[in-house]
Amino acid sequence: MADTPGSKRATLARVAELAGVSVMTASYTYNRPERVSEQARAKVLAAAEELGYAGPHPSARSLRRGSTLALGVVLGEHLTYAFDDPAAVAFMAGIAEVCAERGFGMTILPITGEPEDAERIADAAVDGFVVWTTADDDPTLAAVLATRRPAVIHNGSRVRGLVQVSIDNRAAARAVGDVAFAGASRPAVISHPLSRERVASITRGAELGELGDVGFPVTRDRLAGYREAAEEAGTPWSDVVVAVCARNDPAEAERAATALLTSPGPPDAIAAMSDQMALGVLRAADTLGLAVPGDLAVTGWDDLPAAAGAGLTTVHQSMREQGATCARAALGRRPRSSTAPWSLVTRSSTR
Amino acid sequence: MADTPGSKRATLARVAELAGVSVMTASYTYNRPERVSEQARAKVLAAAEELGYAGPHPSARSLRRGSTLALGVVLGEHLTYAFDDPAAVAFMAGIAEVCAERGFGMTILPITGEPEDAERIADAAVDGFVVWTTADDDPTLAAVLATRRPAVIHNGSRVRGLVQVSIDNRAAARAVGDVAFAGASRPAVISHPLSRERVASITRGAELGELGDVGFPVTRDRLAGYREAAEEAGTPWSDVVVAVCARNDPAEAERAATALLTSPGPPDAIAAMSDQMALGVLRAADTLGLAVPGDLAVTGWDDLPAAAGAGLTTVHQSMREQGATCARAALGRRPRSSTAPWSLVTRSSTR
DNA sequence: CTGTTAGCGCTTTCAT
DNA sequence: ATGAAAGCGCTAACAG
Repeated sequence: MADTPGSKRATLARVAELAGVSVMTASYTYNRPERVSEQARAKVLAAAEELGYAGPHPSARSLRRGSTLALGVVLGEHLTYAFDDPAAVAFMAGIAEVCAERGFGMTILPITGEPEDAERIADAAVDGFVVWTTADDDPTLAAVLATRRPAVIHNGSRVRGLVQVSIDNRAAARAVGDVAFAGASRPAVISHPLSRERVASITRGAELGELGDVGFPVTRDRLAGYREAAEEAGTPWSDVVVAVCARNDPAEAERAATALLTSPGPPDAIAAMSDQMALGVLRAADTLGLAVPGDLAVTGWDDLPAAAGAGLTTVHQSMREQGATCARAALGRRPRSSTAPWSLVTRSSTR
Repeated sequence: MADTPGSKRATLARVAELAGVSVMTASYTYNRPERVSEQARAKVLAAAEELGYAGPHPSARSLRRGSTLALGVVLGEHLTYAFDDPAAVAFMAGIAEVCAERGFGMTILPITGEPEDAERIADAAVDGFVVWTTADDDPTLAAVLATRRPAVIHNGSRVRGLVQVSIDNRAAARAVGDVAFAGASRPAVISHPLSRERVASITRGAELGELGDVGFPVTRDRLAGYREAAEEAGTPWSDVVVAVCARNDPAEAERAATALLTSPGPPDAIAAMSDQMALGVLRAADTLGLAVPGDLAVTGWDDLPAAAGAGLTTVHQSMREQGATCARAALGRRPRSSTAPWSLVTRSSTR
């Protein structure tokens, strides 16, 4: 049989030898069957069967062909979070769609936060990369760039000539912030992490200064937009309370919102950077018996299916479409940046 | 600069040449820095920089090394569905966890339903496969087997000596069915598809006969368990209404349930093969003004987070853990089948 | 239709 | 510490 302990892995050469044909005839049997006689074909197949030959070796093929037919996906510090976050999942679905269309595999790279991450990225058998939202100083980003393979970053920074796909986060934040903070006298923000350390905190705009220290470009841009909105509504940025959540998770946001709402001078409007977090805020308001939007206006971001059910005013964007756009760009010869569409969805959670 | 149009992709040989050292010194610079003098190292790195050399070619390395450090994941007929189904997402998260731990990439293979699927599986640069629930006659399964690489199938059939990971679906269906159908006189089932064609239909147990035609082993086993439960509760299987949904989706299940519940002699108990579908059933009952469990008992499967909120009696299982188990098995030398745990969670949707 | 030659880019011996 | 040879397994390019 095929897999007897002593036998090496079968190769095309051995198959050809056993079949009594040249290696090329054997190769053609697999790659261009039409160029091989029925006879030769049968002999090769029989030999393959006997040796337990499973077909051409993928890595050898890739080497020869010069491409791997796989797209790499880099998901930030914690691989598994990606599957827990609905927005990330939608994004990956978009990538998957394009990959399937083009017959590409989609290789999700293991990111653990350890230094080996960089090596693994360098050694990944992929033709290009899509990088999910990250901070400017993410070593992962540097590693991707160092491969010199086509790479597209989603929601990254505008600097450095990186190719990227993103919406205009500042403008969207300004728009949703205007609605969130309309008629409010104590606006607050629930924010994604400011840096890769992902520390949770409750601060005021004053401490965030010019936002230059905010490592995540998305977060920085959104804060800038909210800031404009708050100032437009009459509250100086320095007075705006900003609660930073370490994770994009309703439970954590609920705790943060509860803390804000039970403090002296509680907010009467909260703009959250995701629907996930906004849903947590709504839960907190409900528990505390606050009327939305009467006592508290709330906005989210993403327009997840759950947002409609909750009557949440939010920023609509299609993560799935953005994922697809990233994938298409990364699979192109010369990827180009692009700006994705968004829209404001006004529902019953705002005044 | 590096990427001038005329220049070929830099190789280690060219770097070595420019650095004035042998190829091996250049190679060691990347792989065993400790065996290279500081001097040589510097020259090599400088040459690499100048040529825009991005490091060793991954496919060439894989070829040499004999392994790809990536695990393949085959997700059934429609790649993108996988990201829409919470159970599938949890399963993938489990795989991702193990891959990250071991420094493996996770390559999701594009499955479109076309014949090329098989070629792509054969050509995937992965060391092993995990196959998500599928039918016995899925060509994809055959393709995976043909690679002779380690493969583990989740929720597959017990035949053919395939390595697989699964819970005891028959026993679990029997258990949840016993609760669902307790005190019911007209039990019904909402089922996953019976075959890869995924045709939706409403039939009775009578037409399903001995279940031998049911292509999906999971579905077959669960039907067998429900059947026992129905008979135990006093209804012959031939009278049990079985609504087959094409997709695992609340909306479709809601329509099916509405059809059943508005027909003459409507069911007074519905066992659904997933929480997703059970949630659709609950919605239908709510719309029709039926009391649960008074007028209608409902059970689901999976114990998704949403099941607890809905008070749904269901079968608890950890898809995440099962994904991890599959991955660990597939990355092992000699994968072995294993049976995963499950438990019955009784809530308020049953009598 | 079949075969020969020449690598794809790298790293494992085994010297020196 | 460095290098020469050999070959991982395959296929494009060109004969015949």
